[in-house]
Amino acid sequence: MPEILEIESYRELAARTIGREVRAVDAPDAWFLKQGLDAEALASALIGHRVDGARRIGKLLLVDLHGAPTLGLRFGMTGRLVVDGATAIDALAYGPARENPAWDRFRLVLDRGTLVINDPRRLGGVLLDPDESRLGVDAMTLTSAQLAAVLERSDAPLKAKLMDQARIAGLGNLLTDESLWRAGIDPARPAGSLDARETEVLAAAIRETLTLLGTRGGSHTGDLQRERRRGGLCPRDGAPLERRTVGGRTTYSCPAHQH
DNA sequence: CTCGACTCCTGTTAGC
DNA sequence: TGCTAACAGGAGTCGA
Repeated sequence: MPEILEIESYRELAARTIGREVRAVDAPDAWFLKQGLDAEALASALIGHRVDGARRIGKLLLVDLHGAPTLGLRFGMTGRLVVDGATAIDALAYGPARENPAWDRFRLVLDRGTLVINDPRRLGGVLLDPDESRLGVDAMTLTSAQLAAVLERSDAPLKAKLMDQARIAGLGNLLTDESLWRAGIDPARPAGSLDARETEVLAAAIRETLTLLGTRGGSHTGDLQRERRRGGLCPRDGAPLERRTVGGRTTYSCPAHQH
C-alpha cells in the first residue's frame, strides 16, 4: 500500500505538472472530498491557477497552486497517482493488478495533460488547504533524538506510536514491521520502555529501511514482506513468525530475535 | 492528553 | 465449480 516511499514517488510524478494551469476539476465521487468540500467549491478554488510545486509530508501529498489554496491528496491503502496517463509505480501491495477507469475518484484537467487519483477502495481523499501542523516529523528525516521524544513515557505499544501520523508522519504497517524486524525489537513493547541504545538502533533501522526499500522500489520490497503470511518463517533465523494484532493492525514479528 | 475500540471502503482470497 | 465470508490498512471518531 502507499506509504511514505510511494508518496515520495507520487510527489516526483506530480512535479511534472509544475507551471501548468488548472482548466477543469472532475470529482465524481463526493465521498472522496473531505472536510465538507464539494466539487463546485473545489472547481472555483482551483480553476485558472497554475501549479507552483509539489511537496510531501509523510503520506500527504501537497500540490501548491499560485494564488489558490494548497491541494492535499491522500491515497489511503490502494490509491495511485496517474499523471498524463503514467503511474509512478507498477505494483501496489493489496491493490488490484490492473487499473480500471471506474476507480478514478478525482481528476484535474490541466492546460497540458491530467492529474488523476485512481483508488479502488476509496480510502484516499482530497483536501483543500489541509492543516499541515497536524502531522508529526517526517519519517525520512527522523533523528534518534526526535524518536526518543516521541517514545518517552508512553505505555502504548511501540508500533502504535511509530504509526501515529501526528507524531511521526509516513510510516505504515509494512514499513513499521520491517523496521522493527531489522532493529530486533518487539512491536508490542511499551514505547517508553526502550533504552537509549535501543532507540538509536531503531532510528537507524528506520533510516536503513527507508533507504534500502526506496532503492528497491517500495514499501512492499522488504525482506520480511516475503514471509508476511500465515506460516511464514523469519528470513534471518528461520523461526516461525508470530502473527498478532498490535496497535489495531495485523503484525508479523520474529519471537526468536525481536525482544 | 492518552489510549483502545470501532467504523468506513471494496477487491482479493481462503475455505466450504 | 461457485459462492460466501473473512481479510487487508489509513485515518477519523468516540468514550473511558
